[in-house]
Amino acid sequence: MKKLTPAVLKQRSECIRNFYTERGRMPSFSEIGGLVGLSSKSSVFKLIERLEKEQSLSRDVNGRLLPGPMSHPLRVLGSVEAGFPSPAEEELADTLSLDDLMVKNRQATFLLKVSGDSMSGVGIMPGDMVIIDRSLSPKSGDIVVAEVDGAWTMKRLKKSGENIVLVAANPNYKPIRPKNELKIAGVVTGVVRKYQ
Amino acid sequence: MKKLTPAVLKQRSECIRNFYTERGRMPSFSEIGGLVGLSSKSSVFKLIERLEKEQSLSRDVNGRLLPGPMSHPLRVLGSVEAGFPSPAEEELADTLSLDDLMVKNRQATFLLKVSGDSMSGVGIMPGDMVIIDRSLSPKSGDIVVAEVDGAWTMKRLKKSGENIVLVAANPNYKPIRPKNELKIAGVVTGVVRKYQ
DNA sequence: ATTGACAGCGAACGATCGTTCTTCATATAA
DNA sequence: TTATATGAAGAACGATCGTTCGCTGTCAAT
Repeated sequence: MKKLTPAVLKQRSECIRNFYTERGRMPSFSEIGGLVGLSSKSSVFKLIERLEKEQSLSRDVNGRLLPGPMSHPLRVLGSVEAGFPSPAEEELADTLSLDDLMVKNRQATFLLKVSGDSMSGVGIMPGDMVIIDRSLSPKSGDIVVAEVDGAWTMKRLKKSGENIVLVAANPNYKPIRPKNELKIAGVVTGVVRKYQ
Repeated sequence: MKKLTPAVLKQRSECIRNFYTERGRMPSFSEIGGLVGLSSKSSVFKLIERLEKEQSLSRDVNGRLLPGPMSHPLRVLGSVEAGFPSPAEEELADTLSLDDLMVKNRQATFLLKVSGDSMSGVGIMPGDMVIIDRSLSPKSGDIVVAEVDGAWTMKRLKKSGENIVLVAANPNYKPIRPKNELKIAGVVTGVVRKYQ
C-alpha cells in the first residue's frame, strides 16, 4: 500500500467533520468506514487514533467522538498591525466558536438586520446584522432596540437620573426624548457583517 | 403519580437540549435518565416518544436522536425599521447558526483582531474581529490582509489591468502601491464585533 | 532478495445501545 | 368504594457499538 499522506488524512478528517455539520452528530465507526472508504472497523479505529493525536478530533469523558477540540473551532490570531502569524504560532492560538463567542443566552437572543444609517458612526452599517439579547437590562451607554412613541429604532441609550435620551451615532439624526412610552426590546450585544 | 404537566415536559426537554449544547452530542437513554431523574430506560423511552410527537425532538434516518428540528438555532428577524416582530412571527422565522452563516471553509478560515482605524470608513472599527478566508482568490474590490513591502495591513484591493493598489477606507491614509512584493494572506469575508 | 513498517481486512469480544414486556403504585373518574 | 388511566421501575432481548487481535499484501529501505 501507498504511504498515507497528510493530504489523505486531512481529507478523511473533513469527511467526518462534514458528516457532523450536516447531520448534527458524529458518525459511528461503521459509518466512518462508509464515508472514507474503509470496509473494516479496525481500520477506522486506527484512523481515529491518528486524528486524535493530531487534535483534529477528540473524545468525550465517556469515550464518544467529538468534532475537533470542542465545538466549532476557529483560530484566533493576533492583531493586523502586530504582524502576521507564522504557521507555528497558529497552532498555539486559541480556538473558539462564533456562536459561543457572541451568544450567551441563546433562548433570549436573536438577530436583526439593520436598515438605515443612524448608527453608522459606530460602525453599524445598513445590511449588518445585530445580535440582540432580550434578557439584559439596558444600561446607559448601551445600544438598544426600542419602540419610542410607536416607532422602532436602534439607538444608544443615555440615562442621567430620570432623564432618558436615545442618541443616534450619526449627526444627521436628532436625539430622541421619548414623550409617552419607551419600550426597550433588547440590548445590542454584537454585530456581524458578511461580505460576498 | 401526578399528572405529567407540560411544564415538566418542557423542563425535561431543555435538560436534553442543554446537554447537547454543552457536550456537542445527544445523550444516550441512560444519560437522559440521569439528567431528568428517571432510573429506568423504558421511562426515558416513553418520554422520548412524547417529545417526538411534540416536535421538540426528532430522529435520524438511523433512529438516532437529534436536537429539535436541526442545528444551533438563532432566530433571525426582520429589519429594525420594519417594526418589531410579535412572538407569533418569531416562531415562523428562520433559524441559523452564526458559524454556519459566516464560515464556509473552516480549515482555511481564522479570525484576526483589528487595530487601527484605516478601514473605519466601511464600518470595520478598532477592536473588531475580521473573518479571513485563505482559500479565496482575491478579486478587485475585496478587503484583504496583505504584506506590502514588509508590513502587514488590511486594505481594499483595487486591480485595473496590471496595476494593483491597496486603498484604505479612511482619507487620512494614502493608497499603497506595492513596489516590490505583495503577499496577500487572505480575503476578509466578514466582521464580528462584541459589545460588553 | 530480504526485511520491516505500514495500511487495510476480517473475525471475535464484552459493553452498551434502544426496544419491548410485565409489574407496581398512585391519581382520577365512575 | 371500585375501576381505570397514567407514570415510572425493572428485567430481558437482539442489535450495534467500540475495541482487540491476527492476518495479508504492498511500499520503501537495506
